[in-house]
Amino acid sequence: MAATIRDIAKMTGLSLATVSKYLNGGNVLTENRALIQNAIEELHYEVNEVARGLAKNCTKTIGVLIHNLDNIFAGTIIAHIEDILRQHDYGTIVCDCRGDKVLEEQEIKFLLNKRVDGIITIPTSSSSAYLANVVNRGIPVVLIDRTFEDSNFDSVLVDNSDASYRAVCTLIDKGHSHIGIICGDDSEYTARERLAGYYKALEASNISIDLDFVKRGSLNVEHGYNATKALLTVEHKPTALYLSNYEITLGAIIAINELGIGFPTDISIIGFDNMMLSQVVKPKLWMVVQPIEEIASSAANIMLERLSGALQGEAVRVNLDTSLLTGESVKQF
Amino acid sequence: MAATIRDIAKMTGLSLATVSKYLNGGNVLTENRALIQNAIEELHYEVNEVARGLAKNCTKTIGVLIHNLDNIFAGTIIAHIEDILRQHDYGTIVCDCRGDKVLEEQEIKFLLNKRVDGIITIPTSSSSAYLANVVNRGIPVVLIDRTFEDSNFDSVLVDNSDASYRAVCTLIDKGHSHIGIICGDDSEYTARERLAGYYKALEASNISIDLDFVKRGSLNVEHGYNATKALLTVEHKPTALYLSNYEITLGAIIAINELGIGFPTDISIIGFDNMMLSQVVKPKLWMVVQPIEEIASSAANIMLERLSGALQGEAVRVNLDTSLLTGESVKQF
DNA sequence: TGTTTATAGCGAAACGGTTCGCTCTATCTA
DNA sequence: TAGATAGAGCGAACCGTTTCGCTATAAACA
Repeated sequence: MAATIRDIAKMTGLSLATVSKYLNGGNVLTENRALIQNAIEELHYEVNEVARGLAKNCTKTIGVLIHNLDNIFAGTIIAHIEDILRQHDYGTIVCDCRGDKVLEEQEIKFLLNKRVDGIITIPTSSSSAYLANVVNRGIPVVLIDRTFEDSNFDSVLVDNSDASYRAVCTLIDKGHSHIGIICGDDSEYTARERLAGYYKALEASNISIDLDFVKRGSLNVEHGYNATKALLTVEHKPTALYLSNYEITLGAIIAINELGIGFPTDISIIGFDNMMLSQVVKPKLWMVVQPIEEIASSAANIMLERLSGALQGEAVRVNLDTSLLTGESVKQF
Repeated sequence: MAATIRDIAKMTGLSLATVSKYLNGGNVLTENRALIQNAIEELHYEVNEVARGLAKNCTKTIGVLIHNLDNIFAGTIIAHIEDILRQHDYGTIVCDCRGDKVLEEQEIKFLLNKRVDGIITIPTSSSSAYLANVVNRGIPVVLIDRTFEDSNFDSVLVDNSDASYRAVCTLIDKGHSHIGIICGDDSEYTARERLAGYYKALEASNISIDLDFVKRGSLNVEHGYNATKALLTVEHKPTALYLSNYEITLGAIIAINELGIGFPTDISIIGFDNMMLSQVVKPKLWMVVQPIEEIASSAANIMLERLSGALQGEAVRVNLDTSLLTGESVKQF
């Protein structure tokens, strides 16, 4: 149905090689250029990227594997990555492994079969073993948000520990010493980092750590909700909460609403990750904000540089800063 | 580097045709099956989907083109579509045209060059002209959320008019007769439908339409914010607002917060589309909720049926119901 | 004027699969 | 026992590009 390079060759009387050369910007006589251009328009020719992919052994396609597509952080990341890649003629294949390590490994295989030229991923697994085949084939990988201790990949990270440190210090500065944290569990790299920052801030002010105030769990709304209720419905409770992830922040606010208490009157809180939420919730939330767009563009650009060869050798590690958004959700003692 | 079917043939002493037959589930002698399976494992053979795509003239890839990836509605849609497609061995290439018709047309061309087997899209353009090439090539298209008057595509819609109708009727039942609507402009199919439902509800109760209370604009936070301020800072103002889209709802709540007034005391509101928001905002919002997951799975399944041939002929149109979430953001007069 | 050097174009062999139509063998049927 | 039938395998063409190495022509040089 669709016209091929052969049709162009036939129509112009030129050879396949010449037409191909034209398509790839090689030297072709001006009169022949016109001839070819004409034929292309007449036949509505469009290059077949699949065939080109086979011949060139590159597909102009990047796989993006996320542990959970179904949230704003991921949506924004994808949107920006896709935007930048497309401007360089790369397509973006997305996969969501839903936080499942087995699925994650399968998806990598899937992307490899699809012969993607590179993979950008927010890893689920805490070891890089599942990426061995990718590395073997020489396919560039860029990690976002998490990294592996056992190996060295290009990665784009935010300083999670520092982000927590500053948030918790803010609470301390305002006179709080009973500070709870709701966070992910130890298998999560970012969760560990964020917890470390919390510890560091308390230690820096010589506040003893109360393990009752540390609520580890899954990074989802339920955990935020349950942990908040658990923390606030006992005798021995904190005066402030550091909510170390977007979903946890949501869950905590729902719980606080349901408990019929208010912030900052009854409890002070600092949330994470969503500027919009901070404006919508009343009073305005204090909030740690990640430079999501910058994370995405940084990852996409590293990938493009690897592919073009502009970047070679040693893995690079980009560390981006978070910011702390001022709100009214923290009480001054 | 990577093993090919030729390596398998060489290693087993069988022909290419036989190995290919094995890979595609054809009849092969048990002893030869074992031989081939063995070679595959030994050589770490993985089928090259690009080559297969060229030979079979199908890529097992679906293009998903969204007018704006950067929100939860889109994120959830993508996540579910991807999930279902992958289970049938289809990859998902995403594109975001950012509400730009020119870009939309380019993206379609891009997807066509990538030889996707089908396209699922939330259209930006209001005419289907930009899909002409897709149709010509016999590539199935499934529309989500919007449809065209000038042509007939498989589409998955929610009854936007009915959703609005019920929301506005709720306001009327509670004694409101000065009801404002903030919505998209007439170029948007869904916006037109939602506005139509608003009109219908007012007419059904013999409430005369006050065009000062109808604020058309873009489907974004700014419009929600500006329109809310415009509606509520004049003498002649509504007692209730119907916020006909997620972003508009967000913008309106920000504006209300900034104005220092509260709902439902000073203004009653019914929002749209995000259950989570309804729980987080206090008091709880009344809200129209779309069955997002069902929309996504419905679209993915129609696409799969078109591709498998299970579904043929006439375009199907799936209409899904919205639900109206009860809250406390509407004052009873 | 003869020789080098670009330039433009061509033929053919890849790239890694699938598939059509043929052959050969073994089993079944009348 | 001859003929029909089914199963398994093979060779070769094909999918739509790119690219290598070669040739022919024209311009540049000595």
